[in-house]
Amino acid sequence: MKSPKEILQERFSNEYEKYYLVELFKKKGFLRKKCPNCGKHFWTLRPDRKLCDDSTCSPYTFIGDPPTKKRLDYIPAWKTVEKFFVKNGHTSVERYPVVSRWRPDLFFTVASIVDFQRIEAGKVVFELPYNPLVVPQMCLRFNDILSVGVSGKHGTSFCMIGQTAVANKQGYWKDKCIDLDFELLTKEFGIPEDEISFIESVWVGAGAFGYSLEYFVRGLELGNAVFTAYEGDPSSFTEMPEKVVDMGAGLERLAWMTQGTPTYYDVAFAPVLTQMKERCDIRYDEDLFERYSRLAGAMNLDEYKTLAEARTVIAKSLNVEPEVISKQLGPIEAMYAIADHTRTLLFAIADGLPPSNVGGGYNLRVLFRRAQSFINQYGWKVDLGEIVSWHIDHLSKMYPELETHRDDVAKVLAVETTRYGSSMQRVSRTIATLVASKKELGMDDLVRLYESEGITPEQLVEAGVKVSVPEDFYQRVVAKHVSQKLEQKKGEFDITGVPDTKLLYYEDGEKFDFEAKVLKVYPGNVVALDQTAFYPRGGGQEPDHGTLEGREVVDVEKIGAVVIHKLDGDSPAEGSRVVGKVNSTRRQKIRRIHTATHLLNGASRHVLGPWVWQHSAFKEEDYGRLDITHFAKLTDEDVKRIEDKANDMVMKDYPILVSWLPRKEAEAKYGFRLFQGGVVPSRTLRIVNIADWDVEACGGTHTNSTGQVGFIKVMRTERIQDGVERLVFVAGYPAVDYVQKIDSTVDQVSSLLNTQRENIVKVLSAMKQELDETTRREKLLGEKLIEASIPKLISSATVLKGAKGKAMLYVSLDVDVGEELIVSQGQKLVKEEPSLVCVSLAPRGNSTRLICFVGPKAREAGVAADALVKELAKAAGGSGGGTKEFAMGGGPKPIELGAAKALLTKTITGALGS
RNA sequence: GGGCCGGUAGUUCAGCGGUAGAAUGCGCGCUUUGCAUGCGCGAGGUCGUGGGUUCAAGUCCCACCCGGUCCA
Repeated sequence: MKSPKEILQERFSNEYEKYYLVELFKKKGFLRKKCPNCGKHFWTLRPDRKLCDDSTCSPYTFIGDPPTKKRLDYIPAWKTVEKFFVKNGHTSVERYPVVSRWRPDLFFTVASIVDFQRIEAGKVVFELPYNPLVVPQMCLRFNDILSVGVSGKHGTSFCMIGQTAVANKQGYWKDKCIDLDFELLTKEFGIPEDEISFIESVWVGAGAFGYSLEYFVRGLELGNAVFTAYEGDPSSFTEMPEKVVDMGAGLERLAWMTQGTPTYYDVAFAPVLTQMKERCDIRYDEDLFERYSRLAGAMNLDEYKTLAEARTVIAKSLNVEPEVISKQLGPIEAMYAIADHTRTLLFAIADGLPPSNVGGGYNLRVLFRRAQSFINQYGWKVDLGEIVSWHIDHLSKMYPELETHRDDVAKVLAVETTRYGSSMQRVSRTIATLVASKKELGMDDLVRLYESEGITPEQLVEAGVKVSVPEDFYQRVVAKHVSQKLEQKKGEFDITGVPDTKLLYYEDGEKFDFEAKVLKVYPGNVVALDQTAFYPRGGGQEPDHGTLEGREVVDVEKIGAVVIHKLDGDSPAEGSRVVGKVNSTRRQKIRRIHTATHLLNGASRHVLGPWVWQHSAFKEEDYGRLDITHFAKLTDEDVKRIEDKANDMVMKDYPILVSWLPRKEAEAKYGFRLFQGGVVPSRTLRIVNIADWDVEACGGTHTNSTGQVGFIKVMRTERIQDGVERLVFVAGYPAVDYVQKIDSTVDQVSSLLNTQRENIVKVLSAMKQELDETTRREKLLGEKLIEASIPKLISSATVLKGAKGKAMLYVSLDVDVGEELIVSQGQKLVKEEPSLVCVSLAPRGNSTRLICFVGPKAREAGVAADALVKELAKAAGGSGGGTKEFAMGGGPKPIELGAAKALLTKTITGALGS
C-alpha cells in the first residue's frame, strides 16, 4: 500500500507543470528526467545526466575537489548568504532559541520554519515578523546520535538558513524563491549552473503540507524549498489563503561544498578541531583520511551490512590493512562527535535548558555522557567546558549572545561533570561486585541493570561478567515502555452555539457584583452566562468562588471562550437573569499569591541565573507553589536571597502594568521570556509587566502594585524532578499567619525550656549532649548491675533433673528495663552457668514479651529455647520463635510468674526425660 | 510525562521477620614502613520519614521525602 505521502507525490508529479515547473526551469531550459534508480523526477541542465543527484543514487564527488573557486568558512558563508538576501529585500532576523518554548509539541527547534509557527486551537498557524525574511536558525535534532562523527554529515545541531516568505504583495511565491536560490548558488558561491539539479518532492508537516524542490550539487543536498500551500493533512485539507515559502538550507553544507573537506565537521568546527588536536595530541595521517573519506563518500554505505564490512572494502582499495583504518578512525570520529555534541550543549544550555533526566533535557544528558565517555576512553586531558568555550570564541562573532552565557554554561557543565563522575563510580562498583559474584545474569537482570542503573550489556561483557546478550536487547527494552502508553480523555462540555462569555474581570478588576443572563444549563448544575466577573481556573490560578443568584459557586472553568460555573444546589433557568457576587476576599488573597509568584519567579532568575524558567505554578488563596527550572538543589542561602529580592520588589511598590499587545509585537519587544507559564494560544497577549523586571504573558488576576502583596515568605522547597525545584510560599495575610505561628511555637519551646528565645538552640544542643551522655551511662550501669547480680541469680535457680541430664531454671518477671538489657543479662547468665535456662517475662503494656536463653549444657540435655518460648507464648495467646539457643516471643495476655514457672518446669522436665 | 532501582556506622556496602554486621576511615597501644605497613583495642547507628500488619519490623504492606536511572 502506498503511504499518503507517496500518493501526494504521485499527484504533484503527474501535474508537474502546475506544481514544479518554475520560471527558472523554462528560462534556462532545464530538462525533466526520471531517475531509473529511485524513480524520482528531477530537473537538470545536463542532457547526459541519467541518475538523480541524491547521494543514494549519485555519491559525493566534491570531497577534495570542490566545484567552486571560492573557499568559504562557516561564518563568511553566512555573511554571503545574509548579504545576498538582504540585497534582495529580505530582513535578516536573529536566530530564535533552540528550545522551542512557543511550541508545546516540540522540545527543540528542529527547523527554521518552527520559528514562525504558532499553535492556535490545535492548528499550526504561520506568523512572520517580516516578509520576506532570512534567519540563521540553529536547529537541534537527536534522531541520528550514533551516526554523528561517523558519517561525516550527521550532526545533532546545524544551522538552517531559513528563507521564509508569505506569498502576498510584500513576499513572493515559488518562482522568485527558486530564482533567488539559483542566483545565490551560482553568482555568490560560484557553483556552475549545470552542477545544480532539483528533485521533485513533498513535505508534510504538522498541520500543513506542500510540494518542494530539493536542490543538490554533486550528491549533496544543499537545500529544500518547500511551498506550503495546504492546511490540514493529506486526507483532508484546504488551500491556504496565504501560502508560505519555507526554504531551508544547511549553512554547514554550503561551506562544506566550497571547501571539499573530508567531512562537514572540518568546516563547521574548524577552530575547535584545531585546538582539540593540539591539546589532546590527536595525530593521524590526514592524507590517508582524506582518501578514505573520498571513497566513503563515493560509496553507498547502505549496500553493506555493517560499517566494518564497508571499511574493509575501502581499506582494500586504499591498499592498507583494515586495522590501520579502524585504529586511526576511532579517535577522529570521537573528536568529531565531541565537537558536535559540545556545540549542541552550548546552544541548549545558553537558551535555558540544562541536561537532566526528564524531557528534552535527557537528550542533552545523553550527548554530554557520550562526549565525556569518548574523552575518558582516549584519556584526553581536556574538559568539555573548555571545548564549549572554544566554540564560544568561534561562534560569538555570529551569535554574540553566547558570550554573555559563557560563565553560566560553564557552571552547568561543571555540575553535570560531577554528576557523571559519581555515576560512573557507582557503576564500576556495581560491576565489580557482579564480577566477584561470578553469577550468570539473565535477561531480567540485564534489563534491571540497564534501566535502573544505566549499566549497558556492553559494559558488562567488557568487564567479564557472565552474560548472554540477546541481539534485540535495546528493542526489547524500548518495547516494554511503548506498551504502557495510555491516554485519558476527560469529558467536556459542548459549547457549540454558546456565544463567547464577556469577561468582566478583565474590564474591571474591582468589579465583584454583576448581573448576567443564563445562556445554557448543563447537567450537574453547570451554567454558562453571557458575561461574568468570576475568574475561571487557568494558568495555575484557582477559580473565584462566590454566589450566583444565592447559590454557591464552587468551581469555574473556561472551555474555549466560554466560562462555565459549577453551582452547589439547583440551577437557575435558562434565559433567566441572575445576580452574581464574587467572594472578594478570596479574590484579593489569590491576587496577592499570583503577583508573588511572578516576583519569586523574577527573583529566582535574577538570583540563580538565566536558565531559570517557570516550569509550572499553582495559586490558591492561602498558599502558592512555584516550580522553577534549576540544575541543583536550592540551598537555604539561595532561598533567602530569592525571598529577599522578591520582598525588596514588594517594598519598592512598583505599579503592575497590564496591557494587551499583538503577539508578534510582544515577542519582538520582550522575547520568549514572556512565555513563563507556557505558550499562550492567542494572537493578542495580555502582558503583565512589573517594572520591566519581570514581564510575562499571563491571564491571571494581579494586584495593582507590588506593595499590595504585603509580604512574601517561602515555607519550604522540594525537588519535583531532576532540574525542577519547587518553592512553596505564602503571601499577604497567610504569610503573616505563618510567621505568627512559628513565632508562637518558638515561644512555647522557650517557655518549655525555661529560657529566653535567643538561647533555645544553645540549651537544646546542651540537652541533647546530656541525653547522649546519660544514655551511655545508663547502658554501662545496666551492664555493671547485671554482672554484679549474676551469682545471686544463678544460685536462685531451680535445679531440674532427668534421664538425659540436668538443667537449672531461672525465671524472672522483670520491670520494663528495655529489651537490650534483658538480652544482655541472659547472654551473660548462660555463659556463666552452661546448664542454665533463663526465661524473662517482660510486661509491655497489656502484653507480654518473652526472652529465653538456654545454656550449652542444658541444650545437650535436650532443652530448646524456641520450643520453650512457643509453649509459653501459647499461654499468653501469642507465639514466638528463634533458635535452640535463643528465642523471643510473646502474646497479648499477661502471664503470672508462678504459672509460667510451673509450665516451664513441666516442659523442661519432659524434655530432660524421666 | 511514564516506568524501574536504591536510602543501614564519617564513607562504601552486606543483612531482608527473631541479640544490627563487614571493609575502610577515625582514636588509642604495640609494630616501624618505600607510597593502601602489620597486629590488637576502642569510639561511632532515630537502619530516610510517618502510618499499618505482627508476640516481634532495616526486614512485609501503604503513603510521603530524598537520590539515581531508563524510556517518550
